[in-house]
Amino acid sequence: LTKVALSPDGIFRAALRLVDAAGLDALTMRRLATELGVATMSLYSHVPTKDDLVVGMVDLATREIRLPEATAEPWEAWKTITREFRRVSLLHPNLVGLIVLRPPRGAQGLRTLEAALDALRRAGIPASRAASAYRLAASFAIGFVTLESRFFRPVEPTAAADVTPIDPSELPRIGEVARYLVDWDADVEFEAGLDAMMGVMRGLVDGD
Amino acid sequence: LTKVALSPDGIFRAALRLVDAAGLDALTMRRLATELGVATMSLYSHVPTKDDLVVGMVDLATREIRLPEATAEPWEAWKTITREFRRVSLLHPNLVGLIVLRPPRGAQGLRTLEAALDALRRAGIPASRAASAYRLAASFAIGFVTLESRFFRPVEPTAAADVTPIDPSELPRIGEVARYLVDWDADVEFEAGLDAMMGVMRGLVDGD
DNA sequence: ACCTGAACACCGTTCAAGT
DNA sequence: ACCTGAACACCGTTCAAGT
Repeated sequence: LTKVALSPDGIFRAALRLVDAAGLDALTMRRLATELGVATMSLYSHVPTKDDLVVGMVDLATREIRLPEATAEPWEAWKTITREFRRVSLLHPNLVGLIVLRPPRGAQGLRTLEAALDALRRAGIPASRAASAYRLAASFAIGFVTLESRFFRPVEPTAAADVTPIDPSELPRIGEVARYLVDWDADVEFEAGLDAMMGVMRGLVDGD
Repeated sequence: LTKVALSPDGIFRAALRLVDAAGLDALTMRRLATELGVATMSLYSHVPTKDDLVVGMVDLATREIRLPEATAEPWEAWKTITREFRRVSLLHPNLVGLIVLRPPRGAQGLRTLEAALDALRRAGIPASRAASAYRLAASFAIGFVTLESRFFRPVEPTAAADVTPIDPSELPRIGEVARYLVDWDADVEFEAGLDAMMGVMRGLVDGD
């Protein structure tokens, strides 16, 4: 239906649109080809396999991350990178699983890692501890986005497998905080988390 | 080949074994049935759909999480829960994506959430802030395990899609800390992360 | 109630043929 | 070089038939 000249990037873009609209399961070579108004096998002139298609699609999505100037104040630079990671991830909630599980091996992933390490190093964290600091901060960012993305995806029907439902009276703590589990401000908590992680990482600066 | 009386739990167990050994993609109704020495359709006498099979398999895996006594010292209880989450997740690296992306709606998931909230509440965090504290700590745990699980899964071949390889000289920071990115002690960093999160959460206690 | 084989509507991908 | 339809080896699942 879109009917433009085929190209890897155009195919990745269409795949991304399809996954955003209908979920990862909806991405099939046949359906994507139909969406593009071409024969299924035409896609293989531009993309070697479906796995490569998925990788290319994820790369396209993450390429939207905008990195800060190399001269930006270090902690603010690190925050910007982390905010951008969250922003772009949540533009494509159905891709979050793929994004967080894949090591950053593409060009954009490496550049993002480089920028994050540069910020931490410029902030005064020695090389011997920068990787640890990065992993701590990245753990928070990845986990937060993963948690948050659950709210952006449809609730699956409860499995028939879980046959022994639990009595709510056995879950008093959940009852006590239920409203705070459902209603919460993700933006505020993410910023609070950024500040908390920064506080921890500041303890790793220099001659500590 | 195993050939025991079929049951939902037996099927979940076999599915888990298959996924651990050969990856998520290897889990097909046909292959699982072959593994169990029965006809494909026999599985459907015990499991309504493949999606339910996957949910049941994940539940079986997470049911191995051992929760602390309700009387344990609160911060230690919270650490125990988080350590158990990590331990059990990494027993099944191929399931990590499913575990972290699925909200805890099964009985075991709810009991784990209850135990974590109970620990934080007993540690003195008021109900109005316990959910936020939980999400902060859970973000760290989920993100850390996600990061770590990357090291347990096979490296996919680099996509042909990523055609513009990057010049290593553009990545001086990565070069600088490369050995610390490759060689690191996950146990030590996880414990350090637990302590860091505990420090942050202590700031949320009571009349703050 | 549990198990089975055939069949149906899908997949990704190979191949030979076209332009 | 790019596109195509037929075909192959798979999927999950429905159905009718067995015990």
